[in-house]
Amino acid sequence: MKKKLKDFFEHQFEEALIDEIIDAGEVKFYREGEYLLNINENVNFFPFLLNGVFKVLREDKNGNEVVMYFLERGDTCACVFINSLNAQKTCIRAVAETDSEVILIHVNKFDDWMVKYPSFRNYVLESYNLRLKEMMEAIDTLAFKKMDERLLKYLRDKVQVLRTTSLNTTHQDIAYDMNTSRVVISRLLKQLENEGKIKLKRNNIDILSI
DNA sequence: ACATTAAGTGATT
DNA sequence: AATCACTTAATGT
Repeated sequence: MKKKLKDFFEHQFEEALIDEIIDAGEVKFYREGEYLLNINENVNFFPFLLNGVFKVLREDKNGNEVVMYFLERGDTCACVFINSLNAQKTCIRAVAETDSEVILIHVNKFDDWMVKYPSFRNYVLESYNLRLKEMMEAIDTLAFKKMDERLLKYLRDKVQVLRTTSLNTTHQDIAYDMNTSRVVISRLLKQLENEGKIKLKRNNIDILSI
């Protein structure tokens, strides 16, 4: 396990920091569908994603949800930094999209590492940068794009993070993720199939070229 | 064989 | 683009 973690962090952090991470971190497995973070939860840790995929979404008071972006191997959840530092509650939910492995680190290490390790500072800032970018993309998509373009982005993102062109999902699940109705998704998917871009089966979508 | 769940479709707003 | 109402298809028991 230690070896595995060392290999994982090798090119990212200093030797000393890696040792501290291994020492202070708790490795945890999440089954598909389990929550890494939920809305209105207090968090006192921050996560490193060792492998797997999480989807990060927002939800309104009626339970309508919208997926904002996906987290992959090597990512962390930037939202948590703010939340965990001022002991605020989370404003997002992170759901395991596949079985995943995460290393959790208590926030009391955060200040210390920010000062001690340039690579850590760098990592945190880059994470923010990346998330901010994805956030803006999400806003653009929601505000300016029509449903057909939103669906294409969703499918492309999924193919990218899951590293497969065969998506095991239902039209209803996609509709939930995009906060629209199943009928709309079914029709748009049918259209894509007619254009020869995807192949539809029950509980599965093959992405041919999108 | 029957029930349940997923997907397809016309019509209406 | 959403909703309704209904049909058809696939899958589980």
